[in-house]
Amino acid sequence: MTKAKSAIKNADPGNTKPSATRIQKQNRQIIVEAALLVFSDYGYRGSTVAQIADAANMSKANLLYYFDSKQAVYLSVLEYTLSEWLQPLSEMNPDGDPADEIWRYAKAKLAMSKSKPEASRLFANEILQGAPMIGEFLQTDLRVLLDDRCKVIQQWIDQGKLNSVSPLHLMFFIWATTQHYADFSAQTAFLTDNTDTLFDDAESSLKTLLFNGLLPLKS
Amino acid sequence: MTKAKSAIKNADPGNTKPSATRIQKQNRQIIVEAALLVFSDYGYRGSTVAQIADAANMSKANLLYYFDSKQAVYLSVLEYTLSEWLQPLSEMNPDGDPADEIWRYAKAKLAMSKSKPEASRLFANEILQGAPMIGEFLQTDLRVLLDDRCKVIQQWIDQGKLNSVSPLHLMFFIWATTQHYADFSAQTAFLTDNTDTLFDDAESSLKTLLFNGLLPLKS
DNA sequence: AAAAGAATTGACCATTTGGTCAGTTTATAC
DNA sequence: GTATAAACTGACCAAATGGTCAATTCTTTT
Repeated sequence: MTKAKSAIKNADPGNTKPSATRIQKQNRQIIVEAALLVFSDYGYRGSTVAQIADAANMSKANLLYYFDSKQAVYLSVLEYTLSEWLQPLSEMNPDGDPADEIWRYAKAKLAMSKSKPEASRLFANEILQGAPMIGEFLQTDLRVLLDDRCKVIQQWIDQGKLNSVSPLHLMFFIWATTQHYADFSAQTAFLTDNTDTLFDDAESSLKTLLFNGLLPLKS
Repeated sequence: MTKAKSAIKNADPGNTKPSATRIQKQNRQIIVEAALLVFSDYGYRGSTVAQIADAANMSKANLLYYFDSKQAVYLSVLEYTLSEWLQPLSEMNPDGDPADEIWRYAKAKLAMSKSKPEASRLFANEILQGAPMIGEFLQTDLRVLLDDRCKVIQQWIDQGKLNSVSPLHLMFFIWATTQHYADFSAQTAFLTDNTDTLFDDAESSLKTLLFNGLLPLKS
């Protein structure tokens, strides 16, 4: 995944720059990181090149010296963020204990929402707009990865190790609940008192719900 | 709620128009409905007045004859959508069976995501951008409503009728999972085969997860 | 240290976009 | 039917924005 051939629309069109200067590498990095903050806050259309240049402490003209266009910056940001964001997905061991494996994954996703909320919001924005740039990636790379994980979960269910739920929807639930805390942090902040224990509370509640559900065991 | 005094930023600034023509009412309605479709698809910044006017079959100038500005249209759309969107929340009966009441609510939310995905996306966009317009509403009206529901759920827990989870996070969990299907429909569409049974599958999986969790009952 | 190339920028341009306005057409009141 | 108000529109404007470019400064190479 780190160096996948990128199903992101028009990303890196035959781009493997033969050589990149020290300053080039450095500035491209600075730009991409600044752009991540801006894009994740305002979405693609809502962000301006001037804003990004500002965040990168650089003139607009200079930014466009390193990237051909606003869209090129956006694509680079998506690419830069994607592998990191999906990493937890590749860490589910079919031979491990189902509950352990699923919980490790859910916990990793939740931790990610806490530590990299910008990444989550970036994708939330992109997908809300219909995933114009990463649509192909979703259909291909992610789809394959996800189908594989679903098969594993289905096995666990068939072996009676888990209650019968749709593996696909289980994944959706985990994504939805964990990313919610990043994507809708504006909302949760307005509705929560002690925001310092927010993620800990979320974690324990999620654990209970995910594995035991709401109904107490009738003795 | 239907005629709350609206904690939406600058909505209806002393607006109670003494009289509204037949044509005025009709065209305002048409505009708001067209704008909902456009705003929910492209977000506030991503939408243009011309787009909305187009969707409403009306010249841009005429649209701005009915609304002072793009923002005024946006605020009207939010106001128009809000009460409808929150309606399920006000339908939880403290004296009913906890599981029934919660499930009725969750099911209503999921049905809403299916029937009114634009509304969900509209708010998702708004909240992603930091809820600049409905922030005050979230802090006041919604907060009060939510706190009340949480107290009810906490009672049920205290009575041993439900497992111990944070009521607040339970609500977040329900919101996240149900709205996911509207907000990220672009993603789910790319990752799902039979999209016609999508919501039914989601419903049954949600029910299992919400009430029984993943772990089978150990005998 | 000087030549060559890379990096940087202010000024500028074309397009998009929110919003205005004078003037025309349509509906309503009498 | 005619006067009055409401509804509607094309043309226009100013600001914002993505992107270009010639000219200048800084690095690197030899």
